[in-house]
Amino acid sequence: MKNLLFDFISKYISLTEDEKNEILSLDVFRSVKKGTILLKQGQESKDEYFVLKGCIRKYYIINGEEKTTAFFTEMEPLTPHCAINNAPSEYFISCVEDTILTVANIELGVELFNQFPKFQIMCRVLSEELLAKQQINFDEFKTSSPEQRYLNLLQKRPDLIQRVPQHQLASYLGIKPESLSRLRARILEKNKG
Amino acid sequence: MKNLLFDFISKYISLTEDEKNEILSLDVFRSVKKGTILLKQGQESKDEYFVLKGCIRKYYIINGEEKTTAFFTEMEPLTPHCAINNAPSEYFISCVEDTILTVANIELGVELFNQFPKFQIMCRVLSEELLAKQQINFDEFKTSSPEQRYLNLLQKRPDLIQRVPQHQLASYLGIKPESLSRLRARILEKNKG
DNA sequence: TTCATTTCTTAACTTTAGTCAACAAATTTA
DNA sequence: TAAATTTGTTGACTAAAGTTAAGAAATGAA
Repeated sequence: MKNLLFDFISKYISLTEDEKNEILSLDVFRSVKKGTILLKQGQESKDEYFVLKGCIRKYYIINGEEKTTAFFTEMEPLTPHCAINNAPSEYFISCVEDTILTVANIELGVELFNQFPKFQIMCRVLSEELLAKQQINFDEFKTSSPEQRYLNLLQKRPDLIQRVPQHQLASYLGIKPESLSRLRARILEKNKG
Repeated sequence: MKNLLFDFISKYISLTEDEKNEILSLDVFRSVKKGTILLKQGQESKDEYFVLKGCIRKYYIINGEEKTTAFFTEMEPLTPHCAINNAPSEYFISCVEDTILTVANIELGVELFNQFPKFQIMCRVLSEELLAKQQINFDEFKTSSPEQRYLNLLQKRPDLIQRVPQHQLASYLGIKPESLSRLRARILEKNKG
């Protein structure tokens, strides 16, 4: 697990052994069971997550209905909104599978920045990248139909379709579970006829 | 215009006079006429923008149709995807109104980081904030209907509805211009009956 | 294994968005 | 100002998503 983390970091900055040890001393690795809720709506938390293995999901409960809006899998970081704006969380985060992740307090991060300025660089570059990626994703979502979005997902993250329940995928695609079911039947029909 | 920029920056870091002068020496202020295209699809550019006054819009041309996916108004920064990933731009950026903005080369930014590490801090905090905001926006988009999205926009950015042509707003809301027109008529009807 | 629960599909029906076309209104520009 | 272009509305029709309900299939727990 250490290596997964350090390989990821090495894409942005190079670390000395001392720096690696410093990170390890923070004891950030966590192993969590499928179904575990990491963050609840209304809760205040300063924790940031980085998925090493497994899958976590972000969801809202709106009028009693679960609305899943994001999944985070291997090598994806997640800084919840509430950790940044000091307000109660608008959403839940839970584990879709047994998951190994790092959990780090955001304030701890600030200390690290003071001690090792290169972490600051990594975090800047990383969030700029994530922001740009996120914008492209959003653009694709806006400019395509539910069916196109599903086909697109099939291309880009075929693993997700396997590992995640369909009714959760539905709201991720911005539609109802029944619609996703029909849309899939429609596609199969097309590929047959 | 200087003051608008420095007021914005002061929300993140405090600048000495020397630092302010350093920024001014970069000569980043631009005044652009309505309709000007700042970035074209296919073009490679390292420029980042920050809108001081006016409005710029990001759009794709897909099957000959313009698809507007974002607007940037007063005090909003935009780093195009192409400036980060060294690839030709997927989209256009043009001015919806006569606009005053700063244009800065992303490589120039890196130099500034070396000279004044606090800029690095500002950029990290800023992109983390933007990313979190963007995610919330995306979540709202996914979990609501076109009508709700329009009403939501009416609440949150009533100015946009005034200053931007409706057919551009339509794709921003993920629908066709005719649908936006009907949806608006529907809402008016409801508020009457 | 059996029962309970969760997840997925299907059907009938309603509502809304997409498409195409015509035209009205507003804006630009010659 | 007049003509041309852009922008917005409306109508008729098609296609797809939302809603409600029933039941089948898969999964998890006792």
